[in-house]
Amino acid sequence: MGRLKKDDKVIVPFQPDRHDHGQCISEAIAAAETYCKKNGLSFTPLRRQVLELVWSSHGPIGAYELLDKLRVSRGNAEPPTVYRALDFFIEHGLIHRIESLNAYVGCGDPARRHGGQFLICRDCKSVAELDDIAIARAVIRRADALGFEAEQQTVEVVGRCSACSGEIKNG
Amino acid sequence: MGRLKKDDKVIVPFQPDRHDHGQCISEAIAAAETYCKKNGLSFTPLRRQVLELVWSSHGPIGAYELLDKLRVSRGNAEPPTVYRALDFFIEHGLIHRIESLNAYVGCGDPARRHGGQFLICRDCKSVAELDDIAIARAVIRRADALGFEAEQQTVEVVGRCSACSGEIKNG
DNA sequence: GGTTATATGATATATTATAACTTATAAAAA
DNA sequence: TTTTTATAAGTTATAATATATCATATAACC
Ligand SMILES: [Zn+2]
Ligand SMILES: [Zn+2]
Ligand SMILES: [Zn+2]
Ligand SMILES: [Zn+2]
Repeated sequence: MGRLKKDDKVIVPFQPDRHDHGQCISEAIAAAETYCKKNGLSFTPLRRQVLELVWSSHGPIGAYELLDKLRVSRGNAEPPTVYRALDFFIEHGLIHRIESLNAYVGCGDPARRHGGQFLICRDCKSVAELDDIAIARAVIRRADALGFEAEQQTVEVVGRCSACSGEIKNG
Repeated sequence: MGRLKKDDKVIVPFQPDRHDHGQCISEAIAAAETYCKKNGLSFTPLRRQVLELVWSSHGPIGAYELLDKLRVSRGNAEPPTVYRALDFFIEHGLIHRIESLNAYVGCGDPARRHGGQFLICRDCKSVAELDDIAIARAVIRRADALGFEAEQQTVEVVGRCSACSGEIKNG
């Protein structure tokens, strides 16, 4: 394994086993609320609820799975309800869409605008969000060399997380 | 604009305006046929036809658009026909799927296994495939630092190509 | 030739996402 | 404080993308 350098952040790590996830959610919601207030965005009860549901899974969640959960309290919810909330949050950087999974995750660092960088474990399906400046810069540098103005970049890496590759090695 | 270095390749460039596209297609098909022969894969007439249709668009094409084209000569074709062919080629690196577009493009360099790296112009919808080792290495280095075995990486960059950003600048 | 594996045909259905119109609520203007 | 305007949410319908399953054909192998 290589070494981590400063400037390299893991926004949402693998294996969120023993953290206080209730607190984790409420912090994320509070951060989102603050962010919306600062930016004049309306953080409605519906949006709050959708964001809570996204965070409560603490991993990628599909729109229709989200819809099912939403219906527990809002029996009448329909697809546009959830898609609108998702679009709103994606537009403002509070949720990322993982293209290769058709799924959504809460962003752990919405204040700092960035493209999504994800490590997706093909075995345990866990997902880690990165915010690796070296990767982002390599992309921008290359685009720039071609006269391409990069506005939004997405990096999705499929492989095996340390826990899952360890299991085989050890097992 | 930055400078290109050796090792940096643009596999499929923007603006394939004045190239002999008939030849471009037939070269790609010939390369695919050779590749399949070498690797004991059966390059059936149906698969050939699907690959030709993918290349003939010289850009990303959707599965159902492909199906429509296929039906010109195979009136009975159904979705699984085209998805199977696409899956076959994707599995063997001859076609890439662009996740953010739900679309497919022929790979310009199947012999060298690589993840897809795409610059997608939001205005003219053209797509350039890169094979930038610096980007790929930055991804692998970071994954490695986290004990993540990267197996497949996808990079999709949305922005504006030089032609489209030039149009605005020039008026 | 008989067996096995692979590929394709054909039908049905699952999954993901959006269009379009209506009603409710909030913000701004008069 | 009414009126107006903009934004958000409810509702119905449908579009777009992808897969499951079973039947048939073709190719590879023995
Ligand atoms: Zn948590
Ligand atoms: Zn993020
Ligand atoms: Zn794992
Ligand atoms: Zn390629």
